[in-house]
This record gives sequence, structure tokens and C-alpha cells, in this order.
Amino acid sequence: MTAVAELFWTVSYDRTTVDQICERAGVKKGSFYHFFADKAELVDASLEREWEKYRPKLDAIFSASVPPAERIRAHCEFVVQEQRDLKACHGHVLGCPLCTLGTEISTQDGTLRRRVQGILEHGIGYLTTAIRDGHAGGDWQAPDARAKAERIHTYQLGLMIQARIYDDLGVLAELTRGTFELLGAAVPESTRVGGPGAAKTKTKTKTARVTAKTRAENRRP
Amino acid sequence: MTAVAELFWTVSYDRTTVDQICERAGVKKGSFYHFFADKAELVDASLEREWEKYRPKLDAIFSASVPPAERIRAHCEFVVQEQRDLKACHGHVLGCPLCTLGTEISTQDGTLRRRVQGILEHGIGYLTTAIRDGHAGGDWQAPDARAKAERIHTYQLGLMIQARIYDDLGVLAELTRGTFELLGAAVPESTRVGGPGAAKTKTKTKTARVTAKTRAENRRP
DNA sequence: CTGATAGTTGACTAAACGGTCAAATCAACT
DNA sequence: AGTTGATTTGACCGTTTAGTCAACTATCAG
Repeated sequence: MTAVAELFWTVSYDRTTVDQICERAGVKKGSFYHFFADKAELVDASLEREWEKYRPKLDAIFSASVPPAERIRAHCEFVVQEQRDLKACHGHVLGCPLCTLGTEISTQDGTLRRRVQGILEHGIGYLTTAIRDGHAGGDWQAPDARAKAERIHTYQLGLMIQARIYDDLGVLAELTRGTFELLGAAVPESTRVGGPGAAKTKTKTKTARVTAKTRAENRRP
Repeated sequence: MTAVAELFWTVSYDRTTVDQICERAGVKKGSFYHFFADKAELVDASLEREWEKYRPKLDAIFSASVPPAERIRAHCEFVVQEQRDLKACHGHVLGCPLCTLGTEISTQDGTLRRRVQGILEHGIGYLTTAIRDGHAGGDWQAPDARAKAERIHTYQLGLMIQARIYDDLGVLAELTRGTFELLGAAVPESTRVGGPGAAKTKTKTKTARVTAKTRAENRRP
């Protein structure tokens, strides 16, 4: 399951073969088919497992004991940091695995599509709660918290997709700022690192898209 | 080129085989390899051609002779209508072909990735101009038109992705409204169809996501 | 120790795949 | 009519793919 999660994220669902999965997992194909009917079933199980591994992290970030604005800010920065690590590890910006997979299989496999949907829905849930709490606390105006959450979630997905397509972490520098603009609130000061103003992380963002490196990437390396 | 554009959109890039392309195009494989070195080269050429076919439509929609707000509104509705037609034709919401393709090939093929990037960039260009014009005309406040355009574009991409993943046109019902909320302006009255208020197109949006049909879609139909 | 059950293995198939090629066809020009 | 170069064709090749299977092994309860 770990093997397949990495493969369909770094490569693609269709291009990932059962042989590759087995090799990566150190398992023979016969064993694979003993447990799973086909690739789709494995991916389905893998998604569920990865989500269960991810959930406690979100629970911590979106803890009700943290001020709502801080939850949302922390989540943004968590996502960016995660992408940084992945880029360092795999050499590419990978973006949101649910989008990558979901986009590819949506016209092929209804079951998988619905699983992806379900997980995305959970994400919107966290956001909705935080936004509702912030509204109740007067941090911002969002009478319809769910609608606001959907809008922000959509923006965030769009940014992740672009980060992958541009293969550029610079795109994500906008994440926090953009999110709070949509929220109609100021980005809260970081509560953990340094003093006030520590949130400023070198705003080389603006021209990031144009500066996209022209390094000689060949086809099918 | 037409064949491949349809296939990698309705199916997926990796899953689309050269044989399929040739069959769809009514061409023998030998002929194919006479003109293109491989699939990637064909897709590259196809993208360029499709973009050239698409460009005049955008030119018309974003014509400087049309009020800026109306350009943006018309574009939103054009996109939605296009998706409706595609759904009617192919049975699935296909979303943005650039995202579908870009997401899949971004870690594989640098050349294709950059071509997708370039076309997306053009899209942001149209939006930037319209936003700048609107700002100059006092329709909205957007001193940094480019930044605003990027934000809106990101939102729109996010929505398209979700429409595909959810396989639900209902998601797109938010497109115009969301766009203009980000713009900080009211949705202009439709100028072509019916009298004032004609823009209201049955707001069944709200629950759309939950209502996502549970029809029995099997794997690999 | 025994026997049942769960898991593992590598060899196997049949189909599909990307890609090649020599020969045939076509269109245009001399 | 003959020459040339661009295009088309279908047969072909080696590889990769998903998926199968009978035989083997580890585990563990009785």
C-alpha cells in the first residue's frame, strides 16, 4: 500500500504497473493477487490507509483548543512544508495526491472516484468548522461557513494543481496569503516561531511563475 | 491530433495507446510514426493546434469592445456551457484538459509540461487585461490586476478539477458567483438573453455536492 | 508429530504494447 | 512515360503487461 501510494503520486496511476508495485514492495505478483483482485482494489485500500495516517495530523492542526485563524494558517504552512519535503525527496512538486489520482481515474472507476471524493469532503469539513468558529468569535464574517470553506478549499486545490503543473514551490508561497484574503481576515502572527513578524518568509513570490527554471528536462528521463 | 485530444481527455494520457489513437483517426501505425516520433510529440502538436482553435473564441469573449465585467461573466458561462455539452456527449464531466493532462505528465515530460504552462499563462493574460480594464473603469478595486487574475484563475481551475473529480456539473454552478466574489464586484446582468434577472439559472447548487448521484458505476466499464 | 490453513513462489500464458521495415502506392514534375 | 520523393500499408519483432496456477513453505492448534 505504501509502495502504490508513492508510485501513483510520483508517476501516475495508469503508468504504475503491478510489477512495479510488487518490486517496490518486495513482494511477488502471486502474493499480490492473493490479497487484491486488481490494482484498483489495492489503490482503494491504500487510499483508506493513507487517509487514516493523515487524519490525526489534521486533528492536531485543527484542534478546537487552537484559535480558528491559527488553525487555518498552520494548515497552510503544514501543506507547504510537506510539499517542500516531497520536492527535496522526489525532485518534483507532487501537489495533492487526491487531485492527481482523482483527475486520472474519474472517468474510469466510479468506486475510486467516490473514495477520493469522500476524503476531500473530510478536508472541507475541517475547514468549515474552523471558519464557523472564527465567525462566532468575530474573527471574520462568514455567515455561511460551509460555502466559504468550499470556496477556500477550491482555491487551495487550484494552487496545489498549479504547483504540480509548474513544478514550482514558488506557486505555493501564495497559499496562506490567498487563503486569508478569501477569508477576509489578516494572516495571524505566527505563534510558535520567533517574535512578531516572523511569518515573513522572503517574498520572492511575485515573479516566481515567470522565473520558472528552464533547466533541460528531457522526455521520459 | 483531434483523436488524441479527445482520448487523453476522456480517458487519460498514459492509458491512451498509439493503437487506439490510430484506430480512432483511421490511420495505420506506420503512417503515424512517419509523422511523429512518439505519443508525446503528437500530443504536443495536438495541444498547439487545439489552442489555436480555442484562441479566437477567447478573443471574442474577451473583446475590448465588451465591458470588462461582462467579458468575465461571459467567459464563465461559456466554460460551463462547454462542460455541459461535453457531459452530454461523453457521459462524464471532463473538466479542464490542461489540468488533466498537466497533472498526469508533469513528473514525466518537461516539454509537454511547459507547453501546458504556456497555454495556462495565456488564460491568465486574458483575465488580467479584463481586470485591469475594470479597475481603470471603477468596476472594482484591483490595483494589482495580475495578482487578482492569478487568484481567480486558481479558483476557477480548482472548481474545474472538482467538477471532474465529482463528475458533477452542479459544482460549476458556483463558477460565476465565486469568480465575482473574488473580484469584489456584483455579477452583471446578462446582456444578451432575456431582460434583467435572466442570469438566475435555478440555484440548485447548494446541496449539489451531497446529492452526487450514487448510480452504480462499475470499474472499468 | 500431524494435518489444516494461510501465505508465498516462480514459471507460465495470452494479449497488448511501442516501434520497425520493406514493399507498395500516390502525386507531381520533367 | 519515366523519375523522384513523400506517404501508406500490413506484416512483423521483442518487450511488457495483467492475470493464473500448481507446487511449495510457514504457522499453529490439537
